[in-house]
Amino acid sequence: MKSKKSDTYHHGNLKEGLITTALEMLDKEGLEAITLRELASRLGTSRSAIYRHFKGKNDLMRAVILEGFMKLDQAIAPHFDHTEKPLLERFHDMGASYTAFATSNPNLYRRLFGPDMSQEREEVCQEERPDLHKLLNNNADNTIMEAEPEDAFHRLVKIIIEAQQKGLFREGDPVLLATTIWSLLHGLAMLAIDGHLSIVGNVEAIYETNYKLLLEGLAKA
Amino acid sequence: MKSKKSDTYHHGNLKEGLITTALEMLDKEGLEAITLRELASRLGTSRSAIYRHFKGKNDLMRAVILEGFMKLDQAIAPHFDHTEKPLLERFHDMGASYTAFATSNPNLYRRLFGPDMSQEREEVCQEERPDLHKLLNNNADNTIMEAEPEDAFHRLVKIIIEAQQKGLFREGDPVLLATTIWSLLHGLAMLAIDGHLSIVGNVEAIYETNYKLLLEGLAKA
DNA sequence: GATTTATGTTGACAATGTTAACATAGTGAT
DNA sequence: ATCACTATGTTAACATTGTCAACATAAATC
Repeated sequence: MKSKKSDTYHHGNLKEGLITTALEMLDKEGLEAITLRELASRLGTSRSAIYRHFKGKNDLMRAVILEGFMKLDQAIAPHFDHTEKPLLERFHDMGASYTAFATSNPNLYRRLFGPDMSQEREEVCQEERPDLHKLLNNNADNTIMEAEPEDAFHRLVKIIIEAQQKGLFREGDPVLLATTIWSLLHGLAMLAIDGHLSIVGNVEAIYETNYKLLLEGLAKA
Repeated sequence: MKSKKSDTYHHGNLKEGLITTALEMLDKEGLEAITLRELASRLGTSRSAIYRHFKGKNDLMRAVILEGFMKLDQAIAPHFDHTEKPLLERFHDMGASYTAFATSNPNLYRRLFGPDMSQEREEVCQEERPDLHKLLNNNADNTIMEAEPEDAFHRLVKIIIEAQQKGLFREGDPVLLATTIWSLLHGLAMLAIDGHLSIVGNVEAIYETNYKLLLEGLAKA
């Protein structure tokens, strides 16, 4: 099987075309717009050609999701790598970029962390992102739970550990702390995406409130 | 039209039956299990009978969602009404019961705050829950956004205002604070529901971490 | 009792995911 | 180069689902 690139088979490499087109449709037209016939039509192939590359629609969507995770990673990674910036600033910007990615790509984000791909996700993670398991196992003794091995989550845990070592964050299981932070980010992202915060424009303002409250706490006046 | 109860029409009141059966199916078998033909079959009617009571499947689902909101409200309301308990304890239990409801009724909760019903939701809220708008307009001057008028959110805002008056919570727009809290609750609920926290059993423990961090803050060791 | 309205039934249709049977184009062995 | 083989693409058909039109019946109203 010619796998990667630059082969003009019958149609060129249809597999990549299917994934990227589906990703585009998901982004711009929503999930329900993705239909196998429409996909095939746009790529100039027949409806059933997809089954030579994927087991079915679910399998294709799984590949799309995987591609989406790479996009998310690319959007957030820079804010971890700017090591010249202060740690807290990187921490802040990481969350801001995460929220921004979600609101900029609502349909994609909803699928990334949606329920439909739960089984597929496990396979994917086992295959593609096994490294976090090692990291988590290192402090797995006092860790109540294991978070899902997303790359973003991986880095979040690392940043928390670093902040704890510098005395910036309180002590405690970094995975638990990361889960709290992720909950806050994911919750705001989902509420904003799904239209439950009337006035969508000010998600950034809400994020700043969330960030402040997370760091300084709600109690006391 | 005989509206409410105890009339044995052709089939008894089918409208209620459709809603409750669909709610049951949603809860126990998931969203994709709800099909009009299956629904009709279980109720002993014909596939198309539904169109005498609802405009279509969306309209039915909208009614199911409305019923679900009432269930959510019933699950949480007691924790607001126990005024003999300390305020902070009520606040804590409110969040715990919210999370518990979500994890106990994952399919329902996912639909309650899912994207599909966004248009329908607005109608519903305008019709059924107009009171929060008044409350929000009272302090709408410095309020950046207006939250969605859920009853639960309504009460959350009230409890925050009360806590601020007693000097328990820091000052600030109570709607913004409520949004932060809701983000945290919703995020944890969704992550847990959709299987992104490997080990589903300990959601309560994570909630306690979230609660503590929200109140006391992440900064400082 | 006749008319009107509310409710239920049957048959059909379009859209969609999927599969089977067939067709074609590249690949590799001899 | 020939021939078998595999990868890829096409066509036709099927089952499921939501929806609607036409028809049928029970209840209500006068």
